[in-house]
Amino acid sequence: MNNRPARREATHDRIVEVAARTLRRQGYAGVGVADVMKQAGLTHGGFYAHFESRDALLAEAVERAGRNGADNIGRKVDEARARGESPLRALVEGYLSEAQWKNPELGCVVAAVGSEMPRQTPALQATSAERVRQLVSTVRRALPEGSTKDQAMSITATLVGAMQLARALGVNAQGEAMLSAARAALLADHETA
Amino acid sequence: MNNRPARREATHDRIVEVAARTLRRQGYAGVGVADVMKQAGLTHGGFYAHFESRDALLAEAVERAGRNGADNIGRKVDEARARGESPLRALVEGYLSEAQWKNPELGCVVAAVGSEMPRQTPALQATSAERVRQLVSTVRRALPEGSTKDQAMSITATLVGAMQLARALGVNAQGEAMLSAARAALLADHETA
DNA sequence: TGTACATCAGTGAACGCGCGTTCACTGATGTAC
DNA sequence: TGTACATCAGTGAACGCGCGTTCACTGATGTAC
Repeated sequence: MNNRPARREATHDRIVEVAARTLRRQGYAGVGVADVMKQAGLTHGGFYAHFESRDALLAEAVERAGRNGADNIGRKVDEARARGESPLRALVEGYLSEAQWKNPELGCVVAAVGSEMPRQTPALQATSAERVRQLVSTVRRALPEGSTKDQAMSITATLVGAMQLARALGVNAQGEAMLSAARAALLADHETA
Repeated sequence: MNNRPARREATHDRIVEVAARTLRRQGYAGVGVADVMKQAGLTHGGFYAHFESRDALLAEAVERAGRNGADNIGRKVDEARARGESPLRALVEGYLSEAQWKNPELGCVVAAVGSEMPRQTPALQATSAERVRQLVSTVRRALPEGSTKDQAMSITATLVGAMQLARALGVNAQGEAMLSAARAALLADHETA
């Protein structure tokens, strides 16, 4: 049996996964070919057997990071709904959690690199914009039926902005205050107890 | 009369101003010593007569960009208040305007480079965090008396997030929709007509 | 089942380029007398 | 008021380093017979 394609694919996958985490921790500019390959347990020379260029890796990394993050949140929302709990609360508390605040490499790629998106190559901009649309649609799925896309967009903006500002303020009381202020505002609006 | 100190200071100022615009258009990594000096009409060799390092320039640029942006918005808010109009409306419409959307180099530095702030050197992080606090306090000044700091923080998050997502979505109908959704949400909350 | 050959994922040295930084020098501007 | 000298903002060549990219090669894995 020929294992070569599978092994090759597994290696490719490992590189993309490393890049997807590095992207969220260090930004686009922080994703270096040699560094990513090393973290994946390889030497940098083999890189171009897997990707046409560094930009091609970045495109795959953005998509992977987006799926990782959205899956994560989407799952929490679905679980809450299944348990009869508020999906919006699950979204807000999941997205603005301490874990995501302190570990950007495991969180939402839009919050992690949002301000850098407009400065990438056109192809990367398109891939990145798609992640934004996908985040909005994940948020929308957590809202009560009949909610508008506009509501989903403004809630998404608050989530992304709050996480970013909390990180910019630092892992301290100020960042914490930003997170809890945003949580309170988002949950107060839609509370119809 | 000795004009040398004044001339020197004017040059320094010009370099910082160029850097403050470049920072907002291209991000931290986009601010290159040679490029900034060239835009300021100088050669790169003289740079270190003005700044100890590239990082020192970045620190001044963040501060300058922050003041430029905040002054801009703060002035609009004050003018609206003086005319008896809603300061909050002036804030929201000023911050989320088409002009700021399309010209990041003239807008808010927090929206322009927010996601890169946590990745800078400690000194730059501190300077950047200060800009966030200052933005929150500018927002707070636009709110009705008795408003809490938490309200100011969540509104700031929405403003920053919406501008960033609008830019990430592109200068097109999608970006426009993001801006107007956020405008509507922010103004609806506080409308007590 | 065993042997010779072909394939190809991964290696590691080398390259070229951009960029931050350094430094000896220049020439215009101000000072001393 | 004019001349010689000192100062210093700005010049431009050169450096070292990091990083994306290339390429000849290796050695393990699979195929043919």
